[in-house]
Order: sequence, then C-alpha cells, then structure tokens
Amino acid sequence: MFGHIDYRNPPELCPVRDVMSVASDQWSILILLWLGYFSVLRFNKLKKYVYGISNKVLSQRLKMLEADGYIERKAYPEVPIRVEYNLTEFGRLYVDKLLDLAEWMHDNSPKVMANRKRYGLE
Amino acid sequence: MFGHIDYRNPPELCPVRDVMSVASDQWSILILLWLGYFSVLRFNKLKKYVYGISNKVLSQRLKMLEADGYIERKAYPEVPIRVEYNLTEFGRLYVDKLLDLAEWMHDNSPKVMANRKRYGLE
DNA sequence: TAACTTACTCTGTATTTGATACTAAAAGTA
DNA sequence: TACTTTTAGTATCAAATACAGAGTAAGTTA
Repeated sequence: MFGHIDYRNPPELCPVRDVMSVASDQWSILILLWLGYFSVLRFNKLKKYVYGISNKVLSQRLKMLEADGYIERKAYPEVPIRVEYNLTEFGRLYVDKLLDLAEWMHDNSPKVMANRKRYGLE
Repeated sequence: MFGHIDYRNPPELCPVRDVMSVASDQWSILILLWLGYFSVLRFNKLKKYVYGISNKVLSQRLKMLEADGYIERKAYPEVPIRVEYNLTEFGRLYVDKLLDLAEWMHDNSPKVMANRKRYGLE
C-alpha cells in the first residue's frame, strides 16, 4: 500500500502511524513551530505562545517530543530552576516540513472558511 | 509572527489553527490518504481501511472533511442506501502534501524509534 | 515573616472517544 | 411465509482523555 507503507495495520504495527501520532498532534505542531521561531524557550514562555494549552498537556507533549528526538531539554540547577527547550537538528528538519504545511493552510484558509459557510447553508 | 501568521491567537481568531485542527487530525489524515489511494470509497470500506476507527468518529470526520471542502459525498437512494466518498480537487492538492509528510515519517521512523528507546533507558 | 519565582504535578470535572446495539426497507433464502 | 442480510449511519453508555485551577519545593527579596 502506498508503496511500502501499510496504514491498515494497527498503530503498534505501523511505525508511520505511531510516529505521526506524536509529530502531527495539534499541540506538538504549535510547540515545534514556536521553537522553530525562537530557537530557545522556557516552559512558561511556551505556555504563553501556545495559546490555550494547559500545564499538563504542555508538560506531556514536551516529554514526548524530547523522547522522539525533536527537541532537547536543558535544566539549570538554579533556584528557582530554569529549564530551556530547543529543537534538535532532527527537529529542525521536521519544522521545515511543518512550516511548509502551515503556509499552505494559511494560503487556503479563506477557501476552507468559504466552503464551511456554504455547507452550513445547505 | 512567522511572516503573517499569528499562532498566538485563540483558534477562533487564527484561521490557520482552525483549518489545521481539521486537516491534521489523526483520523482525517488516514481517511484522506485512503481516498487518495482508491479515489472512491463507501463508508464501510473506509472503516475497514482506516483500522481502528469507530462509526461515530468516522461519521463525524467525514462530515467535517466534507464541510471544509476536501471530500465529496454522493448518496444514491437505493435500498439499502449507497453512499460514496471521494476527494475534491482541493482535497487532492492537500493529499499530495500529506503523502510527502507520510513519506518523511516513513523514512525517519527508525530514527524516532531509536530515540525513543534510548530515552526510555535514561 | 510573608511574598515571589519556576517548572511542573495533582485533583476533580468536563469533554471526547470507543464499543455495541439499533434502524429502515428491500432483496435473497429456507 | 418467516428469517437473514445489507448499508450508512445514529443512540447510548462506559471509559479514556483533556482542562482549569490549586498545590509544591526551596531559595531570594521586601
């Protein structure tokens, strides 16, 4: 299927679905885009930029993104502790893809909005 | 921010986030990819291919994707009713983007898996 | 001594999801 | 005739997930 990818498999048997579930998650995308823009951000800054995210979800997504190798976490043992997040080289590659996608979304959002409005009227 | 996109806004004020929340949803992506591959599919076929999706979610995602203009729904008033789904021209454009993304995920999934394993050990 | 700071975690509630059963209405089967 | 099958969903309830908001450590400042 699709060359060599079999999306039909359950997630645990299809690495693509598995990887995608982290990387194309809504909040993850926003986190990565902001880190792409600022290169280094701390927890509370991220929370401000990624408008609407909760502490819990931000914390969890950061862990997943770190585990998967997109971002790096550096903790400085000061008081209060300071923690900085930044993209890895791998993460930067992915962010470039995301920027492309975001650009497309931006260019086409008027069209989608128009479709949506028309659909509501039918 | 990011040129002309302001991700900082709440979803209702940021069309990009709004559009993306439908188009980059996990299940939506799989539905679109399968429709890209087969060009026409009926509800139950889709349900088979999009492994693990429930009736409820499939039905809801199809409605959203139709409303946003990615897919087209044709109902034939036979008994039992027959309903066919296919991509619109706009949907096809987006699927091409998704295929590119999926390809990247496929190429890089070993790396992600390796990262994840290493992270687990630390 | 109290207040402030940061990077989270915890808790209780609200929202989403998933599994399953159910529907109409005709055609096929015993 | 009675029974089963088929399709594209919807209804329903339990389970998983998400969220808002409070709490925590522990040193520095007022």
